[in-house]
Amino acid sequence: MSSLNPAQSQAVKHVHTPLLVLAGAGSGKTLAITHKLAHLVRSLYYTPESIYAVTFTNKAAREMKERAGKLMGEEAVRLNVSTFHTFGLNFIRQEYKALQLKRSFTLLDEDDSMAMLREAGNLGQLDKQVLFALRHEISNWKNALLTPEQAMAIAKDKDQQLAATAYAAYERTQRACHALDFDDLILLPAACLRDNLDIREKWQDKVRYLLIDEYQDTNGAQYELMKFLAGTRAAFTVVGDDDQSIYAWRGANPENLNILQQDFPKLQVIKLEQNYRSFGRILKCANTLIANNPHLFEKSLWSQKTYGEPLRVLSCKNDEDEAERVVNEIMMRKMRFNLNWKQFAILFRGNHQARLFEKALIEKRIPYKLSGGQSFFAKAEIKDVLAYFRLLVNEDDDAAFLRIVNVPRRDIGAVTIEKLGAYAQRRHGSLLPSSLELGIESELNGRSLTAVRQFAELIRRYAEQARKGDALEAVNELLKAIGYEGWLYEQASSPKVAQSRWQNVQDLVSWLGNHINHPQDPCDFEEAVNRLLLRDMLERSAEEDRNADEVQMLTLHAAKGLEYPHVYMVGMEEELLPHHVSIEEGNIEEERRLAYVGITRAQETLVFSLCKTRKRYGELVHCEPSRFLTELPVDDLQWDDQRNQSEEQKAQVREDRLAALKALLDD
DNA sequence: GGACGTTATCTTTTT
DNA sequence: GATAACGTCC
Repeated sequence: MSSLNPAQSQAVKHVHTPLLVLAGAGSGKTLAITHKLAHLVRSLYYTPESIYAVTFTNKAAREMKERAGKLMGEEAVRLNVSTFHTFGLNFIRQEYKALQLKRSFTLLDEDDSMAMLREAGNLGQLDKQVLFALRHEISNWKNALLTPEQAMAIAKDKDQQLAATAYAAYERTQRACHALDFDDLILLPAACLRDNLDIREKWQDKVRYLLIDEYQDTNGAQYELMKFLAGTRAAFTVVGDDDQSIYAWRGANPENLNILQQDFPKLQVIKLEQNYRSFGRILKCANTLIANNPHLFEKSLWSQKTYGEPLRVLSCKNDEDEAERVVNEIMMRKMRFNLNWKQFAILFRGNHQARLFEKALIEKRIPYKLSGGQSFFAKAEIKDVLAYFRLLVNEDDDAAFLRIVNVPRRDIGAVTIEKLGAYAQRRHGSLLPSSLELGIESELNGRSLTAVRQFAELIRRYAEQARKGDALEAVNELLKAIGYEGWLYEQASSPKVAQSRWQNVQDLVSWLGNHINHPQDPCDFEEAVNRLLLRDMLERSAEEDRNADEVQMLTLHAAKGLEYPHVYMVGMEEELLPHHVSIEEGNIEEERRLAYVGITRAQETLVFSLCKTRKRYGELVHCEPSRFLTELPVDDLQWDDQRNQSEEQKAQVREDRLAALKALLDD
């Protein structure tokens, strides 16, 4: 406890009334939370099982567990540390009966959910963007804990009524398939606690103390869930920073910081304002920038660290030039100061920006890691195999059934599926079991019937093996039985493409295996699949080599919560940061917070880069410097325009590069 | 039903 | 410039 400053220590010890900790960037928030966990157990004799800590990312949850473990040892594993969604999943697995669900249900990711909505609402021809807006609207209703009926009742116009109708159809289909989307993982527990006094009392008794991290990112349903868990005892601490709210576009409601004060009048507010991360000048620039935003709570970050060098701004001719210069800079700095690659991070607004930097890094043989999570799960081969997993776990998962019933080709066409679907609907059953019923025999012709039944029997056979025997073996044998590798080669334009796709499938299977046989935390097949769908495994394996010495490349969104000695924020241009869509929507404040998050990642040096021209959608466009650069104090920026370099400077740069290259060769 | 060519459309992405 | 959705042809 001696390692804490007065504000941190106050935040740790305060337990008698609800507490809001306003934790500025780099203010030792995780340190305070983990000390609080230890304090509750060691000094106040809470059992670890009765403490629930909730985060937003798997990564944050894992880090919290790890750091709590270092502080309090063995007992830390008994703490309930999880993401909101994992908490919800565990809750539903315990209370599935009250929710009228089967024990085995499946999770839909964003794409699955969209596909189900299109199917359920008969929206086949609807434009993708309109469908997206519709899905968003449904999400909003779910986040407000509204049923389709309630949504219909408050619908203001014809469009909303149509949306509510689609919501109703979507929910019916979900029920029929025992499929939950990400929203349901929050919505169902919240509604369950609201509607069942006995369950509410049971959980309020279980949850003796509640901690919530990144509270500014909570949405309406998450807030309701939190309130029901906290109950009247209201033993909780929430930690947040309104300046780092960058997920409003995704339903997060930073107003929850304000509402808290109204809902809990006894709320105590503690501010953590000392920054332990960044050199003074970097912090000053961050403060100057964010001062342009309105604030819910005033706070001012300060640092005892040295002031540091001016922040440099690399003004480049074009985007290729930008990548080359940034990579050269990194290379030279590494050699000159004998640093590690992993001390450098390149931050950008959009994933597409990574391309050129990747190219430049590969050219120079510099190791790097690109954090881009979801593209892996968007790949068709991964979605196919996941659909097989889902169907093995839950044979009522019609969405998964439809996706793979003819993949690889089994000559099961639309007509057959339609007949089967109509039959299943009449019988109020799902597709796979329906195809094995006697009644279906009169509906389908012999060939179609055989094809569908063979498929259904195949799934049942391997599902049984997965349940009773070795799940990993079952999965591998299933993939062999359906000839998936061969199918990939058949489908792909070149063997190379097929090879990489098959590699993706193998990665997926090995992640599944790692999880099932995890040394500390083994689980059954069903849970492994669910964790896979909650994206928990990719990160886990990525984290295993987090000690690898690689330059880090990530989006500004992904960078939140992380820190690096040397940060390069690239593409500091109007239309990119702030993004043109945000400019059009007048949503500059969130973009400014995004820039703020980027700046506050830097510990020692920070370099911005921008271009005069850039290729966008294949066309060369002129770029203006980001307004955020002009909002920073002029004296702290050092503009470094390539065109203004003297011959002497250019010679120096060439010499430096040569030296760096030589050093690299020696390495 | 599937392969292939043409044409609009472009964020960020914890789960 | 890449992709996905759409239309056309076999």
